[in-house]
Amino acid sequence: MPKETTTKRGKTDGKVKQKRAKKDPNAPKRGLSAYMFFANEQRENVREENPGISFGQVGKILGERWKALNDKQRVPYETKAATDKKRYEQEKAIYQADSD
DNA sequence: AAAGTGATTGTTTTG
DNA sequence: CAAAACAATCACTTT
Repeated sequence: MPKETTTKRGKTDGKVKQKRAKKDPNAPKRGLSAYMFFANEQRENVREENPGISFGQVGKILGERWKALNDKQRVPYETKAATDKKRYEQEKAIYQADSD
């Protein structure tokens, strides 16, 4: 099993995986994640409820809110994430086709 | 086949 | 413009 759960995902060391260069020809960047969609809506809300806070704060608060919701509440976000994933599926397919 | 690894995604705010 | 905290992901890779 890789690292326990969250916190410093990828990377076996601790080096922040700061956007690596693409190793593939077309590099079909995967799809977005539920958090991306959730943040898209909460970002406005969080910032409004926390006027005058720093970047790290809003970021953290956003994360707390995320899980603060019930799995059912994040459903719409997961749904979008799944939909976005499909988008990637297309790229991937093309990427494979082109690669070949 | 199973396990793991890496790469990626988007937001916020500030200098 | 880029960077960190925040979370998910999950397709591809390797054994």
